[in-house]
Amino acid sequence: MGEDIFARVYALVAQVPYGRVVTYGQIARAIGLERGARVVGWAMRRCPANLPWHRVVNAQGGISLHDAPETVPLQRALLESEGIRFDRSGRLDLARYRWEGI
DNA sequence: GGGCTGACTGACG
DNA sequence: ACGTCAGCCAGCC
Repeated sequence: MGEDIFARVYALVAQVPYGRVVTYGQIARAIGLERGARVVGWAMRRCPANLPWHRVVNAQGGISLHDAPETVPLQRALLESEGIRFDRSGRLDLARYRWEGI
């Protein structure tokens, strides 16, 4: 049952297109948890490797801290390889890259 | 059942 | 613009 939430999170993440991003809160709202952004973060800790996990960012357009330190630069590198640009403070422009398809 | 923990967020100072 | 704070809620003791 509780795994339904995880499954729904992963199903949404799987749909995010190349070169676009979504936020934790955005996913939470899409699965009916208006303020469940942290739960989405919890689910993303165990995100299956075959999903585009790097396309999930925080509400400020920044990359949130992960378990492994290397994961943050890796996520940024993956996004940059898809044409996404970061500003000096390490944030991307959500108005430009956010995917609204969920 | 009760308390703690986050890959969060919006509000404040 | 940056650091803090208090809510948030499923999962895990």
